[in-house]
Amino acid sequence: MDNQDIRKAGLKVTLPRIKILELLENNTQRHVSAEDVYKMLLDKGEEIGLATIYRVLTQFETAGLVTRHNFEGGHAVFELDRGGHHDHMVCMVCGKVEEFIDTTIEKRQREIAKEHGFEMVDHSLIIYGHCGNPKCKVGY
Amino acid sequence: MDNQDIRKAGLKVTLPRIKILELLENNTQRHVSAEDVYKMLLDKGEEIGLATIYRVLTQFETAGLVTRHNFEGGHAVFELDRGGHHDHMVCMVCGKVEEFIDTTIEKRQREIAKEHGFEMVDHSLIIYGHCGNPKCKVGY
DNA sequence: ACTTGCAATGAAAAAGATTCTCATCATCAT
DNA sequence: ATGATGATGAGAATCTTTTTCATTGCAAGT
Repeated sequence: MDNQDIRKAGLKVTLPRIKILELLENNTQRHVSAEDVYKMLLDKGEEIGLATIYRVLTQFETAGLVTRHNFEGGHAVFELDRGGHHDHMVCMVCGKVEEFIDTTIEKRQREIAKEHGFEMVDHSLIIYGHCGNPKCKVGY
Repeated sequence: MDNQDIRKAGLKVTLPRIKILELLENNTQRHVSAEDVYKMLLDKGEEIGLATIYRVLTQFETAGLVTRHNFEGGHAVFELDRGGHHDHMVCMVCGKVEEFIDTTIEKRQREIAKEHGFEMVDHSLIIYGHCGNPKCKVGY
């Protein structure tokens, strides 16, 4: 039950929060900006303010329901936390995002942090490149 | 000669560009925002516009003289490209930035990209955590 | 079901970062 | 030296995100 997730986060179960969580769960593209969420909900006929989207997404992030990514482009994107951590691969042409996880890299990161006297809390690995689509290859 | 770097980038050698490059070379903190550069140059008595800072930093980035990072915090930071690529480790409390490079991770990244049909062009790896300073440990 | 406190909301304003416009000025090849 | 072209500064504009504040709605207790 999603509503329980909201309640567990110490937040009241309100319509905007339910709608935002539903959208994050059902939307085809997993990485969306606040603006994206706003427009999609408006398109669905919901009445909601952009400020609420930002507030709720930040609360969801604090609660660990959602992760915020600072990809290139001047705006943050949000993604529903489906249990497992993973890293990202972004196509610089079409913007396609692939997710991956690699134990070798994960392990090395912890080691490197320790070597530098750091205690790793989180990390962000983003590979930028050209995806398999021929239109995204160099030369076009 | 720095000015040659500017010229090689196809840019005219102007006072603002020289001053910005000098600052990036001599400043103690290697990661600075456009606003940082602006204030530092003003403090040094230089007359320069913020718009110019943004323009020049973007040009330097395009020319490969400078790298732009999208760390957390809503604004980009820039760093002089001193030849070698490297990744970052950021203290979530004091903001300290350490640099590192690890061949194991570098190699794996290329492999992973290929496995997903991507051709890697660039990447960004940022480890967030608590640095060695006792004040930055959990519990404070 | 009814009240009521406190959190949540929407709209608009504000703040912060970055880009754009445009008139003026400086660089550099000739 | 000089002229074409690119570069600059100031401010306006744009874009993203946060804040303010009056109003509304949830939820705990009756």
